[in-house]
Parts: sequence; structure tokens; C-alpha cells
Amino acid sequence: MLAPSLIRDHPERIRRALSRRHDPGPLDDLLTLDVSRRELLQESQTLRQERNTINEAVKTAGRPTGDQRQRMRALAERLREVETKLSETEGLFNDLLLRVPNIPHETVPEGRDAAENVEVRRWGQAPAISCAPRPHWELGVSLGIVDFDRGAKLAGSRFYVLKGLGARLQRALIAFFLDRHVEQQGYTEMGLPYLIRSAAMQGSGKLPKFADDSYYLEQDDLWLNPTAEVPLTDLHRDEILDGALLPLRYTAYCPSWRREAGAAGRDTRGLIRVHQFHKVEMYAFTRPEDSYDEFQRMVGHAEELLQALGLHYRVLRLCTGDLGFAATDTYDLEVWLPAAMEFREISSVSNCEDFQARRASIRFRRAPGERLEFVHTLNGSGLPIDRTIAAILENGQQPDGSIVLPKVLQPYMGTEIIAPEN
RNA sequence: GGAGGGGUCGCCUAGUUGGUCUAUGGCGCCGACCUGGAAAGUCGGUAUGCCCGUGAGGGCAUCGUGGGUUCGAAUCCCACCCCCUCCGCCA
Repeated sequence: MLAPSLIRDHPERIRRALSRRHDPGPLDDLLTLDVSRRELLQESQTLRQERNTINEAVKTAGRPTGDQRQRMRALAERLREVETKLSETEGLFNDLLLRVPNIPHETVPEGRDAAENVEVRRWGQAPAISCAPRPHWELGVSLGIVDFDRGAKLAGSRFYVLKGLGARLQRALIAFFLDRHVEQQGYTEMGLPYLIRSAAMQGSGKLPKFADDSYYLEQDDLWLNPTAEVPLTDLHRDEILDGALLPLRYTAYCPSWRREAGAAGRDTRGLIRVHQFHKVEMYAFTRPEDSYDEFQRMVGHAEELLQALGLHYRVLRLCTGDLGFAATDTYDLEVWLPAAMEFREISSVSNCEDFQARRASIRFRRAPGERLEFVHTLNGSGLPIDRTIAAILENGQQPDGSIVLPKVLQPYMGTEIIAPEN
């Protein structure tokens, strides 16, 4: 959510910024509504002021005169009218306000869509595989560690079952990622509810965005997390944080559920696009002046994991047109998948500045007695388990169908290799 | 699922014969005094959001949320939300 005062005082600046996104949003309607909103507000305040004045007089006198009684009735009636209109107007205003996307950082490259994202750097190189690389779903099935048929039997398509070293690989990656974040990067590990209330979904600003794509339990009015970003944002909703404690850095393992409503026919095979995926998330609440340093650091933390796993990847900076609704700036990491001969998204790190904080009312005080300010929030995947498993299988495959595991995982796996007999 | 208790200013808390209650007191915090310095003590200050105004400043709202009664509601009525305790069930 943008600051209403910013929209009112600098409409052209906002208009220019949003046009960079190629998404004007309901800016003009918003400005019109703001004018009538303020007119109504002023009238209601004037009416109330008169009411308060009369009230004061009645208080001193002990009882109201007939004139006062009559005037108060008239005021009350008019107030009701004005305030009904006012709350309608404010309702519309707020609704529109929540639909205005965040303003891209001025350094974000101009572009219409994903095709214009900018490659920033690459790390490593594609592994030399001395056979025709097989896709991870074939490898997983023939090794007996991934079972799509039984996943479908249990829960339908886009669900899968892991077995033996496959299940252990999932557990190993969760532990490895969390250990790195906690031991080397200073994040605090969190264990979160997987179900969350509607209020929490709204507070984090995810509800409009993910409503159709999230699973909802009507009986209990609860949602399955579409991403750990939601509960992590909501952790401090309506709170005033101690400025001395910032930044707060959290990491959490949490399954993520998505209905993939608009993705029929895309990535129907394998672990790339499933309804229940698994992810270790990074999250930070910072002071405004620190968020871009934190941002670069967080991108580095995600990269460091891929480097530790020896996976070839590239870093893209999203262009203005591909930026998510809440983000001012985003880097995507894409990992190399040999079978498809392409890079696939494996992490996305965003700075949301005060967009989410404003919406969820997360503020801080620099020192006792100072004004309240909004924090900045950042989130990043570090990393998703499922896509990482896919990358490890494909990049580590040997001609005999076995998989050589990254060294860093071997202590967690108790083996250096996943061989067919598993 | 059954029964009961409760939601007030950063935190704790007073306040239900409706007006002088945005609202008590304590803690915390800020300032002054005191002190060689500090602690203690004393005194004063200390909510948030919005509107009008260049500014000084003025105004409105907020006692879980929404509605109602009334000239006037933290205080009365209705609905809803949330938290806690006990019982039941249970990993």
C-alpha cells in the first residue's frame, strides 16, 4: 500500500512510476475519491464540532433547552447522512488503494515483461554429462525415490510421494538450508502455523493476489499458506518494534500450497510445479535506510546455497513490467536444468520497502520518544526443496542412472551417491 | 463440543446509578531539580490516526469490531470477532 499523502501530493510522480510498470492502477479514480472523501470528512468534522460545543453547554447547564435538543437532533440526522456517504467513499478509496502496486525502485530496468529481464551474472557451468541428460522425473522414478503415481492416488495430479533416499534428500535440504541461514547468516529459525486466518492473509497483502491460487478451508475460515512470506510478514502485524533490535532476520521451513489455477498444461510432469511444495524462506524487517544493503545480502545468501550445492545458475534482475505487486526491486535466481537445456526459476528475492509494513501496520521507534516509522520488509526463497531436488538429480546424473550428491549434503545423506538399487 | 471469565493510552491497570472520562494509577521513557558523579527521591512531561493551516496553531476520531437507544455512551441494548480458564476428546 502506498501512502495516501504521497498519491495526493505527487500524483504525477506516481503516475510516471506506475507507467514504468505498464500498470497504471486505479490512480485517477483514487484521486477523485480522495477529493470527495476530504470534503465529506470536513463536513462531518464541522458537524461534530458543533455537537461537541452544544454538549459542553448542556453539561454546564445540567439539562438541555428545547432549542438545543432540536438542533442536536438535526445535527445527528445530518451527521448520519454525511457519515454514511463518507464511509462508503472511504471504503471505495481503501479498496482502490490496496490495488495500486508498489513503485519500482528508480534503478530497476525498464521493460514490458519477463523477456526484458536483465541477466546480471552467471555462476559455474553446465555439468559435462556423458550421455543424453534425462529429466529429473525419469531419474527419480527409475531410482525409486519419487513416486508420482502414488502421489496422484493420494491427492491427485501435481502431488508426489518421496521414498527412501528421496525423502531423506528432502529432509537433508531443509536441514542444510536452515543450518546455513542460522549458523552463517544470522537468521533466527522459526516454526510456523501452516494454516492462517483470513485476517493474516489480508494483513500481509497477499489475499487479493493469491486468493484464487490458495487453498481455503471454509469450515474453519482458514487458509493453507501459499508461501511462508505470509505468516512471516504477519508475525509482527500491528506491532511497534524496538528500533534497536532491527534488523530482524527470520528463516523458516514451511510447506507452501498453491492451486496453480491458471497453469493447466504447464510443467505437468516432475517437481517443478506441484500443489504442495516445500521451501525454506528468508525474511527481514529493517530500517528504511538499510533495506537495500539487506537486499543485496539476501540475494547473496540464496546464491551461496546454490554455490555450495555446485549448481550452475544465473541471476536476473526483473524489469519494471515483471515486478511483483508488492516489490520495488527483485532478483530471480535461475538454476540450470540439463535435460531441458534451460534455466528455471529457483529463487526470488524482493525488497518491498514499506509497502507491506504500511498495510500490516508494522512500525518501529528509533529511540524512546521518537516518531513511529514503518519498517521495510524483504523476502526471498532460500531455497525451495522440490526444484532443488530436481536440479540435483539432473545435474548429478551419471550414465548408469545414479546420482552423485553435492559434497555438502553427504553428511546429511549418509551417502555420496544415490544408486539404482535404492 | 459444553460451561465460565475477559478485551481500556508502549506494558500492566481504575472506571458499569450514561455527562466534569481519551479516560485513573503504576511501570517504562523524556526533561528539570537534587548529587563530586550516579542511584534513590521530588516536580513536570509522555498515545495514535486523520483533516484544515506556509507556520504558529486549531479541529475530529479512537476504551475489541459494527450497529442501536439518547440532547449526550468506555459506561445501556443487539450482533459479531478475538483471547483465557475449567470440563470433554486427543497426538
